[in-house]
Amino acid sequence: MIREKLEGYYHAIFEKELLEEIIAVGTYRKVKQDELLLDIGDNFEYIPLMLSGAIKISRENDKGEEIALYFLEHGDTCTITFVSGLQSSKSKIRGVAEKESEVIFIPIEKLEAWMIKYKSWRSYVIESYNIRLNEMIEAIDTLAFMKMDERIFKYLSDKVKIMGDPILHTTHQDIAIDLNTSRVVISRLLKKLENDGKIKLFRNKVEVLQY
DNA sequence: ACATTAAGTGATT
DNA sequence: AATCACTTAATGT
Repeated sequence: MIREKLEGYYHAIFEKELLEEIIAVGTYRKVKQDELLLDIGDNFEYIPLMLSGAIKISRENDKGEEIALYFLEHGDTCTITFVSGLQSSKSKIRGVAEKESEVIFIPIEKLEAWMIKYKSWRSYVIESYNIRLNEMIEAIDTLAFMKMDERIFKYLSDKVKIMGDPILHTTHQDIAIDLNTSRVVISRLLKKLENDGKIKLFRNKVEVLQY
């Protein structure tokens, strides 16, 4: 089962013995949309290797206010989990399936040995850590330097790319939660984008015309 | 028909 | 950009 799923992308970047180990200890699972994979405060037990779909990674402050940080997609892994996992600290992030996704879960104990044993694994982890860091920096830039109207538009176009569909099935309230603002603000700015001809609004639905 | 939820809007801070 | 207060529209029971 896992063997076939690893063909293609991962087959090209991991050496044969490592692939065999992944097949031996990994668990393949299809996760449903909105399924919670990792919550804040959880212990890390597995590291995900993304095959398809998308996982939304978000943060929450002590008041329970949320903010979306970035997405994990095909070929990605969450190296944050890996490095934090080595120190067995608790998760500071939340991961929720944005759509139906296929993931291989690898028990975290295996990973340290692989770092020494497999060059391809080492490169993969370092590379992925770098990608995560850059995503994080982008998230900071967005938060610190972009105005709300720009943030909304970026949010919409990112989401369109991830979902592979210009029609987003979401409510203004949902967007407000992801951007940590109020629904009223979202409604107003979305209206403005609609007047500019960039999007079309419906109930529970936003069609993005330019992205 | 009524209740609930989503979205639109003016006024105020 | 946030909050309040209220309206209108769509949808579920």
